[in-house]
Amino acid sequence: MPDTTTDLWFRVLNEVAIIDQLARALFEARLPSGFLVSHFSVLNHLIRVGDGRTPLELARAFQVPKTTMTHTLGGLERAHLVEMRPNPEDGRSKRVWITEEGRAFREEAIAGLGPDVARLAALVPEETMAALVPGLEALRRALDADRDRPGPP
Amino acid sequence: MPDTTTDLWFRVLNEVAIIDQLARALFEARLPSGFLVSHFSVLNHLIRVGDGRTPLELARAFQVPKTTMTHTLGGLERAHLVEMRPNPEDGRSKRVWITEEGRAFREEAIAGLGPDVARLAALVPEETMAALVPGLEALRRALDADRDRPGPP
DNA sequence: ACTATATAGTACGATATGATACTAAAGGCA
DNA sequence: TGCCTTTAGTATCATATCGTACTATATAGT
Repeated sequence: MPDTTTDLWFRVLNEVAIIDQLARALFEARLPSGFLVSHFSVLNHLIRVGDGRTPLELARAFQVPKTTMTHTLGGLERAHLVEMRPNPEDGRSKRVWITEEGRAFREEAIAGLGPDVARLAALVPEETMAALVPGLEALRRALDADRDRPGPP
Repeated sequence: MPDTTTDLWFRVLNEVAIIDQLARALFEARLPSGFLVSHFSVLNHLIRVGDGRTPLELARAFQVPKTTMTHTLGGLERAHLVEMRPNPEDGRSKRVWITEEGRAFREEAIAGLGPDVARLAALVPEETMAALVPGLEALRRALDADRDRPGPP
């Protein structure tokens, strides 16, 4: 494996890290004070894949430790954006339901981003963005698949 | 602006967030206990662009608040991986110099990643990775340029 | 059924990150 | 020169994130 491979991977992952940082900062600035991208992401996920997920399912979906998800869900619950109810099929577990307030919060957040997306979309052609998707998906799948193989300790 | 534009941006930024999370976790697991990607990134930056940068320059390069950079540099300094010396040209400021230990730390970290990159490179064709670079750069530049225009408060 | 193991969630503590507010030095301008 | 504003860095504090350890429940093996 030539060094250029490592260089290329570093370069891609470095760009990814900067993009994530900038996008997160921009988005967070649009959310009501006290809310983070993590809160929105959970609400958005519950809409996309349907609510009634368990905390552990959510933690896996976002690749965060379950303690982090407990914390994030606690914030959402205190704000009445989700409700946690016992899981009738498993006494250890719970299910997370989004409330009407939660749905409204998500929709307002998305609407609030409209002008930002519009400004950015004027700077990056739609084809450029669309062309990124397959490569990013392939990269994400590779990293995800590799996660199961810790390799050398 | 059609909704599909917002959807596309969400999709790209979501993939970016997951990739960053997975890559960071993988990398951090290879670093000596107590060190984070942020520490490595600073060392790597000092090698790439040359040391003698000021803390503020570094904060800007990584798009983090200067207080965060102060903290990160503190960790590097305690571990003797960098030295902070006064800036003779500006009494308010300092300059950051990488030590021999710092150089060695960086090289070992990169070497330690070798097997990981090799495994991942087997899963994602080099062309796929290379093809991502221009689009990611364009996206990063757009986000960076937009940062100066807060838009609607 | 009984025991051992695995799993879901949480409590607690450590630390990274980031906002606010401060100090000290520079720079601008009368 | 003296004053005002800007800038570099840090101290302090709030909180997000995550590791460890614990409890309660479920599952497997006998």
